[in-house]
Amino acid sequence: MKVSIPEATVARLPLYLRCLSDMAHTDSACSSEDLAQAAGVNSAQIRKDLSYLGSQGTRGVGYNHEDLREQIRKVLGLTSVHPVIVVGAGNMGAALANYKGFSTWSFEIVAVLDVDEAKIGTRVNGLIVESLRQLEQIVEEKRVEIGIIATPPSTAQSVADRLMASGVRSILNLAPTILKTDDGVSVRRVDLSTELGILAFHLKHM
Amino acid sequence: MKVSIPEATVARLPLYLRCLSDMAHTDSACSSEDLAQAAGVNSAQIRKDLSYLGSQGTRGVGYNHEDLREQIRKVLGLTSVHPVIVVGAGNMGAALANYKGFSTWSFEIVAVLDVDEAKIGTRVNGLIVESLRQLEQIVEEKRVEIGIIATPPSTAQSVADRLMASGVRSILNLAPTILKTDDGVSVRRVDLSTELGILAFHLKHM
DNA sequence: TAGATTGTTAATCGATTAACAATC
DNA sequence: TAGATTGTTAATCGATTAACAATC
Repeated sequence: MKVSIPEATVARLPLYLRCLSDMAHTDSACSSEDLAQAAGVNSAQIRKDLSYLGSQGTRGVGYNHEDLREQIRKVLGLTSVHPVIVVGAGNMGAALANYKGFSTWSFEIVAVLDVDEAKIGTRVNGLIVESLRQLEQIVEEKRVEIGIIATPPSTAQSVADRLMASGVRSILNLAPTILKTDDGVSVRRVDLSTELGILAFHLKHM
Repeated sequence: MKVSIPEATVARLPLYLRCLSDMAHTDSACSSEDLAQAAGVNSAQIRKDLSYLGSQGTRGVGYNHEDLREQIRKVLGLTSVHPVIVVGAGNMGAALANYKGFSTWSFEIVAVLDVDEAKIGTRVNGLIVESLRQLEQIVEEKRVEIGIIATPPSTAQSVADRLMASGVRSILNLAPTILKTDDGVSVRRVDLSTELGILAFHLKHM
């Protein structure tokens, strides 16, 4: 690890990238204030965050739109394709497999797995659903880097264990469970009922 | 607003609630250390967070499992049912409508809307997909408190505007866009490609 | 009483932001 | 040069956690 970027900054970089794409029609120069507006954060925050990437801006002018996007992509590691496996071909799994956004961000879903015999063999967005039994084999053959867990909570941990044992170092957990994971494995948890819980709190207290 | 609970604490309360449910089989006493293990956070954090709820524990013993769950539910406002509307009946919208977890957390999906004539009238988890044109009427009739936006990014802002104009104060945005929202409206954004972007960074830098 | 665990303090850590010199 | 905007400092703010007295 050469540069050390604070976690909070890393979490905002994808947001900036998205905002820059939405602004693509504008001028090639983009000020920290422009980006701040679009992203809904403080402009000092933007400048500080971008300074971690090795400063790119031109005083009095702003940041070059294209260069900045490229720089963020590079730092996030979106310049090479990342093979992704989706475990669980339920509604959520299908939603993921059909989500066009991934490919433009250079994530490629290489397989969708399920335990359910009735689902195996059916097609989800051009991919044939394969048996969960094939997990290890597929991870190896396709050099899977990221595993998305979209199973019921009861099987999430065992899937995570198998992914980790196969060498997967990054997991996106959509099942409403807290996974026990090995050191060095990054996990992101997305739990819609947690989000709704937070909204419910605000309903009451605002 | 009587008590002021830090945002970071609020965001952890749903997690604690989930962990307590998973631990339901255990003793009625639950120490901050037990909960810390389950939730993957520091035990001092747990005690501090719980102290905001008005302290509940018994020194030397721990927290009463049931009382604690009830207390968290109350603070989050999960003691009454919250009517939720889902806009967008694509894969993501369908995944939401089918998600059983909501009801146990006292969120009730009262309608699923879409613009697509082909989808209107079809059934998603017992609910008939209705026309987006009905949004205002349904929000009023069903006293909708929370709107979930699961549309393509291009229509997300206009849906948000209409929800806010109809009096909806809480929005969960699943579309990959940054919404401009009025003061006093709480928005939670869930963006899977952002999550993957963060994971990609860790792949490179760990 | 002895052992355990809370509730709270105070120290630490990290993240945000106002302010401004540097400079295009 | 005058105007604009960066890059960075230093102040502020909020969140985390070790430590321990209180007390069951």
